Amino acid sequence: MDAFYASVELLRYPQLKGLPVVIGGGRRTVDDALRLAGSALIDGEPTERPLSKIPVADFPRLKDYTGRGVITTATYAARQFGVGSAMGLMKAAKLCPQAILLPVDFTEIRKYSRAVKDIILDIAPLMEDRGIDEVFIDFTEVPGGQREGGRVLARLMQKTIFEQTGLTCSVGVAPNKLIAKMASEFNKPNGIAIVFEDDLESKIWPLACRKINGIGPKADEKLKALGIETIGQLAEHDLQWLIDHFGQKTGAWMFDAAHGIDARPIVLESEPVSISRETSFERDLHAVRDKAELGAIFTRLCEQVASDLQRKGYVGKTIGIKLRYDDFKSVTRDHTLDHYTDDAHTLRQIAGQCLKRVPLTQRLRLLGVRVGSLAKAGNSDVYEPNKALAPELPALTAIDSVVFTDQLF
DNA sequence: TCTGGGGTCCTAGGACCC
DNA sequence: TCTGGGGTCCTAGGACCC
Repeated sequence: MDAFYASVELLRYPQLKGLPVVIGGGRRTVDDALRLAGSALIDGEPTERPLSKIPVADFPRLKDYTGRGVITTATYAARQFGVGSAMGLMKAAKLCPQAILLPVDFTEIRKYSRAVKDIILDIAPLMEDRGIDEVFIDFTEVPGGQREGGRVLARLMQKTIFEQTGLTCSVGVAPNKLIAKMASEFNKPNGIAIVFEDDLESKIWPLACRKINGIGPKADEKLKALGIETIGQLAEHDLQWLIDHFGQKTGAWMFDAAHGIDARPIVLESEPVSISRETSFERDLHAVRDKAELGAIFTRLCEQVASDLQRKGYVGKTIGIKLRYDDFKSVTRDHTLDHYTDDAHTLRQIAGQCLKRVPLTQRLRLLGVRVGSLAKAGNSDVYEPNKALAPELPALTAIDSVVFTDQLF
């Protein structure tokens, strides 16, 4: 199988091309700053100007921002300073105070994401959606897909995407998803990299273990403690040694990854497992002293989750909460109902019971509401006692029990 | 200098059933 | 009466990804 991996670099304002720009942050403050920049005094008159007309000097800067928030993405000019995704804004401000700070416009991003995926689907229909800016493609059967090892097709996609959206993307081509994803990083931005099976030693083994998709900060730290820095060093250890140190599953997976082995197919469609909403507060809140504010946020989260469920056509029966204390430690509680729901009041009630099971003496920085064990709404396979059948009847849990069904009929 | 929001998957213990 | 595995579900926490 040949895999194709693309990631999109999002850039909106033409006048900012080539400049260090950081996108992210706590919404409100950045939005306000941007609005202020958009409504300048020109000749003494307040004048609205489109964002594309704002002079570079008038954009909000990282150094002027105080508040919680992280970077969603950064231009390559900003990355030169060491700032990057998921970094706290306060830290980024130290590294690159002059960077321009823009708010995230998810509506806009989703629109572009959809457009890019539609273009790709037109060219290569076997596409796996990996989130807002990533896809895997199996183009084994695409006519012309094998020309120049896939380079011709990759160029066609880049060209079409750029012409129709103005976005660039980086492409990695390899025998499987694992290697294709790594390859896509080789020539960023707007690059193409092709890695063949025989390139494993020369192109993959020199890389840091952290470059393997699935090895995060914790696993990397543990590997380093064992004296393993590169993928090549990881490949020097045998299967049993890795299983002894990382467990059956992770050890075996690491062994395969180090040898460039990955048999995962392209997944064309998948159902969601859970739907959730969460929010970090602008300041830490106390369960007692800020009860009213917290209660309002809690209710709003439940309403949002309920409306997400309804809009997407799902019902769920495991309702849970998540909260994060001021020391960043988080806890979760959940409860599974005997019926499915998408009702805001039910969510609020059950989530409220979950909240009572958690210590609330410490200040909170985040609250979240989650619904899992999802099923498609209106699916006749889903037993919903309060809708489909009379609620006083016992639940039909054992179809193979004759005695039980006799009671029902 | 503290660290968003939306997800998935894995582990592990206990309950419960066969 | 005691001992046992195996399977599934529920709950909590944590790693990781985009």
